[in-house]
Amino acid sequence: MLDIKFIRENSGLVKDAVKKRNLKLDIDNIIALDNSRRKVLLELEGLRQEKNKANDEITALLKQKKDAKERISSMKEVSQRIGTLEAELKEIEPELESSLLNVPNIPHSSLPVGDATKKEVVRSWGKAREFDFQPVTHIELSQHLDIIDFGRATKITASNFVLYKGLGARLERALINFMLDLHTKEHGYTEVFPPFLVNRASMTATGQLPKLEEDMYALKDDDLFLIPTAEVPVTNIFRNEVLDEEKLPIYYTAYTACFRREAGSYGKDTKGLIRVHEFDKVEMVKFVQPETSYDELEKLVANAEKVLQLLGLPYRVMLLPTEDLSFSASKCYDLEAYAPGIDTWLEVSSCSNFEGFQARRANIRFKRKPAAGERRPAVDYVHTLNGSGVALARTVIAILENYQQKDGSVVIPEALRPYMGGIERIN
RNA sequence: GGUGGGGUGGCUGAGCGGUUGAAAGCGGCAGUCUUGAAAACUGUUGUGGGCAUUAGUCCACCGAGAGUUCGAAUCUCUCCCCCACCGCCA
Repeated sequence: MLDIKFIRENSGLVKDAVKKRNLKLDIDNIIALDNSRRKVLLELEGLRQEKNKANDEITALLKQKKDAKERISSMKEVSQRIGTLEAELKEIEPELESSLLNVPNIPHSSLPVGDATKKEVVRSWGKAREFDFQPVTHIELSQHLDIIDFGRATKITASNFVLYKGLGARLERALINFMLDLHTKEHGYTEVFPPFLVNRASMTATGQLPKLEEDMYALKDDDLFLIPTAEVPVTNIFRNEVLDEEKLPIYYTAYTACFRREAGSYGKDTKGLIRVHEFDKVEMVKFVQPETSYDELEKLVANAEKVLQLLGLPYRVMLLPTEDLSFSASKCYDLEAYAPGIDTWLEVSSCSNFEGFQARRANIRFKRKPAAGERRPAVDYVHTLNGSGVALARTVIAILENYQQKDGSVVIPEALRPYMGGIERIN
């Protein structure tokens, strides 16, 4: 959420941001709503002041055992007018509030303007392997090795769910442990294990709601949602809190399953593990001082890259253009790992800086140490960031397809072997 | 799921229709004292919003929302949450 004051004073900038995202939003209407809100407030607060003064007088009269009837009846009219104005406010404020919730974050000025074709390769790592045979897809590999059962997963749940089996299940668990260990031991993150169900307030705070409700799995009898990413519960850890500046920056990492309905993307990438409704992911979330957030973003990307480097998977870092940027983000890098079997670059991580956008929605602030001469500490919104470190299903694709051998077996990347009980190969 | 008890400022905890934005204590900050620290003493110490933006001034907020009243932290209703015990259960 953007600050209404900011929108009022920088309407040009905000309109430009909306345009760069190729969205249609009536910013002038929001400013008009704010104007009428303030106009009502002006009269209302004047009348309330009058009321408060009259109350004091009535109290004084009653104390002196004098007659206050006249004063009391004169206030009835004022009270009624106050009631009318309050009713007007109750019309305006929710409308303004919901309009504000639909204004996206402002893209950072460093982003290329335009659609997906403007996506920029920032850097690449690793070389695509040269095969002396025709590489096959992860679907064929996993069937042959009997490590993923897509058919029975459909029977149990629905299409695009996954049943890992044997060393496939072991590989999934190994990846999760490997990533969590890396981020906690090498990158300074604290591990958390949050709930996989969250309430509406949490979903709104990180920006999934109200816009993306149809993309979420929701429970029928409770106003709860299955999380689409650990970003939601982890960022909400500090909702409505004021943090001490000395505690910043806070780095959390979490493994969770992620649930996405993927409404509207039917027909796209429906084969195998590319786009599934439930997948595992290790996420990194940061709460930082505003002045440091762009440095923190670069470090976050490096932390995610390290995972792919240790797994020996060739990848490229992409800077997302304005139209590809998610609603809450101001800058975002995607990591794409190459999968030779399906010959595709797979998005396995998204690392974003949200600046104060989520912090304002979630009301996450911190107390700055008072500068010399200042008596009181200033209270400010933190900046939040998060990035996948990394998403599993697609990483499994990349591992299977990059490490496949001519005989159909798959070599386990060295970094994972300690987590696979020393196993070096699936066959 | 059932029964009972609660939700007041950073914390503990008074108030239960009329100078109560809220006693008291603790904590925090600043100062006095001290070589320094502690103790003691003094002062100060919530958030959001409107107008003005230098000073300031006004409004709102005692879990959330609605109601009664000239006036609500205080009375009524609805909801949410917490605690205890019972039931069920990995």
